[in-house]
Amino acid sequence: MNRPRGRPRKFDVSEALENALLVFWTKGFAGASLDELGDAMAMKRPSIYNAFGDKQSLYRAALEAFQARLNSGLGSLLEERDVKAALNHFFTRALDLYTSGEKPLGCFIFCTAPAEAISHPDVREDILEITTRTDKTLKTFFERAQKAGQFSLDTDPTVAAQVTQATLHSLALRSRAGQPRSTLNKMAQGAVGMICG
Amino acid sequence: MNRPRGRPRKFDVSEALENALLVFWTKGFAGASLDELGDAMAMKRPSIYNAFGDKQSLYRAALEAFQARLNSGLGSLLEERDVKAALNHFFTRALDLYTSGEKPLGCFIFCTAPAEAISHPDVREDILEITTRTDKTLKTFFERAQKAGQFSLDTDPTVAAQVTQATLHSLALRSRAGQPRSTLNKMAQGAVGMICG
DNA sequence: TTATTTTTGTACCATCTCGCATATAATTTC
DNA sequence: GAAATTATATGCGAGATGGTACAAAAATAA
Repeated sequence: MNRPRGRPRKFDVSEALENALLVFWTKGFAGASLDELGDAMAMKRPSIYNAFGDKQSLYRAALEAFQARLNSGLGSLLEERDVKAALNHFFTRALDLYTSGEKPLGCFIFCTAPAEAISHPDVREDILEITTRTDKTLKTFFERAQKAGQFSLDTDPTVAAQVTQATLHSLALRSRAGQPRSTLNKMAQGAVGMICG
Repeated sequence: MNRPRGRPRKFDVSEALENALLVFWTKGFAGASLDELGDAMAMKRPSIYNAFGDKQSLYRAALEAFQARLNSGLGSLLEERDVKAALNHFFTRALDLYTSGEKPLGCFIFCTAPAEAISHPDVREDILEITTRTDKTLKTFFERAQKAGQFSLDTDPTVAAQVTQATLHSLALRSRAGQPRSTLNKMAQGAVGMICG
């Protein structure tokens, strides 16, 4: 038989995780209670523990799910021809995510995880790893663009990558703070202009 | 008489606030309990309420105190002659604050307040106000530099200001994530180079 | 059917949460 | 010295907190 052995699950794992993510995204880790999470996931606490472990494990699983969404944008970025168009595309994708929903929530990772970074070293490591890997991916992107003659050799790819992610970090915070999308769009465009000279 | 009327306070207001700030800085708003705060401030809960109001008021007071520290760096920045030196000075000051203490805590404002921004609109407004004003201050700085012939007229001062603060935001997050000071220094230097062309 | 396995739901635990009501202490003003 | 004013300390209280023990339920395997 294909089906697992015991009583079948009443919930869809990725759907439940998505609902938990939304609660954490809104209230942060410490601000979200297991009851709220359980309501949103349509699961009782014991089921949550059985499926995801404790609160921190659930939060880290949500972090990973969100990161996957952001990374899908990064992936398509590397395929684009023009550097400016690629970066603009990337920031637009990110802003779509950051300002989706009626109230813009900003970036789940960069707006809620840092608060927990000191109390929960694993979460701090998660942030560090995500940031470091994003730097590397962007650096590779700029290096390739240089080899293809589409990006100035005068600019250090490492710096370009860091400033690109710095722009992302700022958009993350600014969108949660409530800056209008028009302002954020302009800022992204201006940053692209500065990075590409 | 110079002295106030009733029983004198046992604590120093700004010192108590400083100690509360340190707890919030480490644990965030939701992660810090009034008991922890009371212990750090050497005050019982009723005294805290009497002096600072409820937990949120205390947190916002801490936000303001931290902002004042950051702003003192911004003030001295405007007096500097060379633009690059001024920006480097500014980032160095910020990083000193972000990496002070044995464990670097990053930026109190940009690493802990965003998590609360949705649940507490007043905090969201605080972040928005701080960000907007910093943009304005930096913009004025670049405009003056342009008039003094120390900054390229080809660069939009608004964009320069936004990218400068974006760098600050990124340093705030990266330092809390645990990136080494050397990396942060290099990034700040690289960003200055990019902003000033 | 019966045994086995896994999920679910109820109920519970000990602890902590914020905020306040009340009583006491310390100081100034009269 | 007495009255007024302000701060501190004790301790309550109603509820929420994260986490778990246990029994009932729902499926498969034999």
